[in-house]
Amino acid sequence: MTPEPLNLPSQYEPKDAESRWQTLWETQHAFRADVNSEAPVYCVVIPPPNVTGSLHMGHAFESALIDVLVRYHRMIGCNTLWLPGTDHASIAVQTILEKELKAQGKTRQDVGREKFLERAWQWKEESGGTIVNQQRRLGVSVDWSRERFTMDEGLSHAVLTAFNRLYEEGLIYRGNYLVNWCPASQSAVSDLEVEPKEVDGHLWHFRYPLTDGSGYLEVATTRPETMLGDTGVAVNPEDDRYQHLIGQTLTLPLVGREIPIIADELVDREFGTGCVKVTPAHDPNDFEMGKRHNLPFINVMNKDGSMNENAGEFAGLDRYDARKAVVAKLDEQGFLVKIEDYRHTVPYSDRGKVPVEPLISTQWFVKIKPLAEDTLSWLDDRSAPRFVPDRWTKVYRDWLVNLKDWCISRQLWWGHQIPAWYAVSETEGEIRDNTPFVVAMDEAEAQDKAVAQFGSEVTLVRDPDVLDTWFSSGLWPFSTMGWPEETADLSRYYPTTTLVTGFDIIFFWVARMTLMAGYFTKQMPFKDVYIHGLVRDENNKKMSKSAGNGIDPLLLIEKYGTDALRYTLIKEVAGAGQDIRLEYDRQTDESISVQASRNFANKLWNASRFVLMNLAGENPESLGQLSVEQRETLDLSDRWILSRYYYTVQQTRSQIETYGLGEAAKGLYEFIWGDFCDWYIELAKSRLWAGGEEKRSVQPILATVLEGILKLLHPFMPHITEEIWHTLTQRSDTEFLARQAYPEVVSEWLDPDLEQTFELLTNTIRIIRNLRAEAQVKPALKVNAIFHSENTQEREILTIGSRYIQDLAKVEDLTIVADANEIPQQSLVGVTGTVQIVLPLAGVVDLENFKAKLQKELTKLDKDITGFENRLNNPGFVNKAPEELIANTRNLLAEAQTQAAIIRDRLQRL
RNA sequence: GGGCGAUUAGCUCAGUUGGUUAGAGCGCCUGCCUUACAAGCAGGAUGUCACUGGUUCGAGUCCAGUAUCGCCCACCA
Repeated sequence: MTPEPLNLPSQYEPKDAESRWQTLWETQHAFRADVNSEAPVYCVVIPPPNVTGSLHMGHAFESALIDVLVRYHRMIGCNTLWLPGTDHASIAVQTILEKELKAQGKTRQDVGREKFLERAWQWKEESGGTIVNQQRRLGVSVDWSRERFTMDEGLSHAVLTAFNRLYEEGLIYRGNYLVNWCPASQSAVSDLEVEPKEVDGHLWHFRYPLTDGSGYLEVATTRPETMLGDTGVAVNPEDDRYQHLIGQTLTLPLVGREIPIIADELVDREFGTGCVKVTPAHDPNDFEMGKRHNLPFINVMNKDGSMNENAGEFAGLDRYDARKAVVAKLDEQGFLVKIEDYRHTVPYSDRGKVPVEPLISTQWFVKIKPLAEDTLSWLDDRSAPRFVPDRWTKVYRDWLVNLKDWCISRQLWWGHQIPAWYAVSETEGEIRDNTPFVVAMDEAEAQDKAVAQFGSEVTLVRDPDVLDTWFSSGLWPFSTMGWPEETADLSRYYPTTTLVTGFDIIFFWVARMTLMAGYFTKQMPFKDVYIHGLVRDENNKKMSKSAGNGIDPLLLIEKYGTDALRYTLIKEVAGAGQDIRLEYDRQTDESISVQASRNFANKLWNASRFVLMNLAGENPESLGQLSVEQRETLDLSDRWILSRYYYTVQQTRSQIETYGLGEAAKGLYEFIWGDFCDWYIELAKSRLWAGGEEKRSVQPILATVLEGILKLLHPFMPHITEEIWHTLTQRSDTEFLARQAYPEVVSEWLDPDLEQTFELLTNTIRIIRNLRAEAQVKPALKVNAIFHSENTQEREILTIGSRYIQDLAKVEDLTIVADANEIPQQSLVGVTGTVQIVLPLAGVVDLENFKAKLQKELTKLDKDITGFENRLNNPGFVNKAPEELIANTRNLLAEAQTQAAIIRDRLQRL
């Protein structure tokens, strides 16, 4: 039950209202998309949060942006679907679970794959619910009936299908290459999961002796332990110093291997000695050089980061212990030249937080080039997808151009297991690099395929590895809708309309989706990609877990309400895609900017309370629709607020359509607080107090505009608007503002001339208030005022608006004159337009002070006048500027001159 | 090394295709418990638009350069 208007508390309590509407929206299926609706489609798939995660400010921000777009489109009549779900986050989950096991002194191998996965699923059920329930508290208008998880049955089927098809068409291959190896998670990771970090390290210089004993070459390295795998030393082919040595050999210290001196363009002559040791199995550049020059690839490291048997006496040592030992030994044997301090970048594993080791291993890869070429042609030929803001197009494009093959296998258990079965019976029962395999949809199919190939005696073992999480995320826009089945949802809602995400995952996710979608669906998965910025903390720092400077959205929601937080985040968005900053006090957990939004919500609440108190039980419907025909019969202030209202409708719609969400939010704030509350409600009061016909004439306007405001604001502040709307319209709890039609522009109500006219009145009121404050007139005391203008039109406006002036400026007697002689000598004066506003109050004010103020005003006017005159006397301006501007400037000059004359005159008389 | 973004009031930021007198919120100062709201109302003060040139009748806005801060990408051992 919504409370009776008169019983509404004077402070809005978000907590109760928010959870009540969240529950009702969900239980009444307010956001369930109707696949049979023929209306134009608006569809967004949620960027699926990590099941391990809890809600952070980035989620709150992103969800708020999406929800505005989604709620808006639902209200303008689109067949709207916002599809929710979560991502299985293979490395993140696995890391957590292994930590848990480690605490019990166990490893995953101890418990076995089956038990491990059982625990993982159990954990997902517990933890996955957390973030989903936190999302609910944001008031997201998603269709929960369509919620998906990247590892649920349908999506897993999609992954299997995608893998099989890519494999069959030669776009997935298995091969032995140098990959980024994370020794912490003991898995390969993709290039994207590596982040370079600046560290203070050393540069070790070593001497490698020429085999013929004729001398040495000096090389430098940041990773001495890799020298055990050196199979060459490279110099630049143009380098005169070493040209004669190319083709000769060196004897690798400690190891005794004879290695060639090769020439390669990659070598920078200027750096160090111009000689580079080449370790093809442990460095990406060296890998390339090794291939170019047919050097041996000697892997000296195990998968846990320790040295292997190829490291000879160093075998078994951890890579960093081996580093020390190798240096010591080289020093001992006289090969160490020097050690320099050296600051350089080291690739770190994103998840494992340790340096990655480039390591040769057999992994699965997606051949990117054919996919990228297709996606690029979508971009270049059809500008699809469209990025907002546009500048991200270039970033996206550059990345597609420079893509390398994508390593998709991970040596983990939690995830989609790779659908490849090895005929281990062909290789003595184990999976080796050369073990033949079949790729299939399931074990039975694999068995059939294998038997056909290797005979009925074949023994199969499934590849233990799982796929990169982003492989399944890449299918998200269509796998969630039932692909590869041709479902009704897929044909109705795919491709989706807009993807909203942060720039940091353009590569991770956006590009992977366009690659996959282009291939599997022959379409781009979304029309627009709206890239938003980051939420920064009060010190303008990026919020991150490791820095511990996150601001908990739930804390702010508790304190100020979801609507206030959402509104704050959206209002901060400038243009599109700029980072936003959130004010926050860590001592008190208070945020000044969220508080300001809470105040705005409360303002709306009280304005509504005022309207409701004065509707005498009527509602917008019973009071009747306003028709354009009755416009001329309305009060000036009524026509003004309606013009302002429809202008706001027009502006808000167009700003949302162009992703100007921040501007739209701020525009509504100004209209609601400034125009509606500060002016219109104040003007309406005396008519309401008058009762009878006057009261009845203002009620429909109040009701109509308030309802319109609730609709306009609903996408931004869904809960409070839903709450007030029910009280205002007295509708049942099964109808929702969220499903009402968004206001449309009725251009007949727009009246710019009237708005300008009105400004003369509001300025007049302001000036009187100002003069009263100047004279320190008690607020309750009424004063008399005289208005002088030689302009007939201005006098007419003042006459029509005299009641407003009396009400809002506390004026008793009001006289409008055309003759300046009727103005008393000693009086306070202000000017707007060419109206002289006179308060005969000279006795009570400090005249010297007042004179100084007028003098200041005059000085400014004179400066303006000079500026206008200079402009108008400039032949360049008069000849080239648009006529309208020139005319306008003339008017301004005339007005400024009149105003100056009035003030000058007054100064003389005082 | 390449690319991108930012620089406007004490703070956080707006300022559309160049057009008059540069705005808002917060904070600050003054006065108000005015029958919607003190989470409020009314009024007020505050700017070498980072710097230097250029284009133009006219530049916060366009161009070139400089400086500072931030971000992304990159194979200098």
